[in-house]
Amino acid sequence: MSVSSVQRSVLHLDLDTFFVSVERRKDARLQGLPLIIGGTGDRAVVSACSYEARVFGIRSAMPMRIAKRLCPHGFYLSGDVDAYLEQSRIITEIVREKAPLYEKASIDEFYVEMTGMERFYGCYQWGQELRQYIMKETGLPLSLGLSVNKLVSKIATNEAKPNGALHIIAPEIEPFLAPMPVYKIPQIGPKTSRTLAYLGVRSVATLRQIPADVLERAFGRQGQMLYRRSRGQDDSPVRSDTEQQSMSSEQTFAQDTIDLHLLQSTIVRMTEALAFRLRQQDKLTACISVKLRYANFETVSRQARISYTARDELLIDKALHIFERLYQKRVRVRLIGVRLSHLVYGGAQLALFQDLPRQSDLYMAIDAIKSRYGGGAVRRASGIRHLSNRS
DNA sequence: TCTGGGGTCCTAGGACCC
DNA sequence: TCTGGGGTCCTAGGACCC
Repeated sequence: MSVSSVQRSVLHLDLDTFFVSVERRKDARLQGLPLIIGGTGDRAVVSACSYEARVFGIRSAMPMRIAKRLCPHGFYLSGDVDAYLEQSRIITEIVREKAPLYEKASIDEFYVEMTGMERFYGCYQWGQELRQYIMKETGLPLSLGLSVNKLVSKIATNEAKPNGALHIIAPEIEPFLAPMPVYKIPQIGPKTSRTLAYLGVRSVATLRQIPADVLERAFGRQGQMLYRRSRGQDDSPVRSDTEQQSMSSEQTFAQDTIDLHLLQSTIVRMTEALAFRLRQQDKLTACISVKLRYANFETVSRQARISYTARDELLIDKALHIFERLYQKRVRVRLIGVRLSHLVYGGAQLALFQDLPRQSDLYMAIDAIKSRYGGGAVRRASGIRHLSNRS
C-alpha cells in the first residue's frame, strides 16, 4: 500500500462562541441574552457575539455602532483578553495531555492527528470523550468534526455548531460539500467569493464542474487550491510545535491625525513594548516594518532588514527612520503599526556577543522592573511626551 | 460617523549570484 | 546581434482567519 493511499483521520475541535461562553461562565446571568463583545471607541468593531445577538443580524467584525443600532437592548461588554487566554491555556493543557499529536490552530481551536489510532480506538468516540471531558472540566461548550483531513473536519465542525459533533467518512465528503455556498470552504473569503459569484458560481457543486485549467486561467495558482478544496482534498499536516513568525502592534486613532509628534511617539511606545516582549521570550528580530493607513483606508508599509537584535534604541531608531521615508504625503493618518519578523530564539546568548556588558545589565534591570510592575512602569521619555524635534 | 487588532501565508517583481 | 536561466533573498501588497 502506498503512503498516499493511507486513509487519514483528523479531528477538529472548536469552542462555541468562545469569548461569549467565558463571559457567561463568569456571570451566569448573561445566559440566553444577546451578548456582544467588542471595543468601546467610536471605531470599534464586534469581536464576538452570542447566537441570540446573531438573530438581530449582528456579526463579528461589524462596527459596534451598527450593532447597537440593530440591537439597542443587547448586552455590550468590552472583553477580558486575559481570561480568554487563561481558559485557552487550560484547554490546551487538556488536549496536550490526551492527544498524541495536536495543533493549536487559534485561541479556541485544535486539530488532532488520529491516523493509525483507528485500530485501537473508535476515533469518533475518542473525540467525543475528549470533548465531553473538556466541557466537564471547563464548563465551556465546544463542537467537533472528524474526517479524513483538516479541511473537511473543520467544515464538519462548523456544520455541527453549536454544541454538536459530526463525522464525515470518505464516501460522504462530496455529497456533504456539494450544496454548500463556496464561502463555507476555508480560505474562500469575501474577495474570492465575489469573483466566483461574478462567474456565476455560488455552490461547491457548481465550482466542482469547472475544469482545472479554467480555474487556473481565472485565479492563477489559487485556482489549483479551489479545484482541490471543492473536492474536499487537503494534504496539509497537523503541525505540533509551530514557532511564532512575527509580532506586531497597531493602533487606530479615534480621529485621523497629521500630528507628527503623536505619530512618532506612538511608534516609540509600540516599538518599545514589542522589544520588551521579544526579550521576555528570549527572541531576536531581524526585520522591522512600519505600516500606515490613511484616512481613505489606503494602506502602505515599509520594512527593513537589520542584524539580529532585541534592543529598544536600535529598533526605535530604525522604526522612526522607516516612518520618515514612508510618511511623505502628509495626509491624515487613521492607523499606525509596527511589526517585527524573522524572529529567532536564543536572544540572551546571541546578545552577549553584541552588547556591551553594561548595556545588557541595564536591560536586565529595566526588564526586571517591567516584569514586576508592568510594561508601562519604565518608558522612555520620547514615548510619553511628544518627541521634541528629531532628525 | 462605515471598516479592530493579532496573526499566517502567498504572490509578483527586482536584485544579485553563479 | 539582441540579449541564458536557475536559485535565492528581499520588498510591498493583499487575502484570509479568529
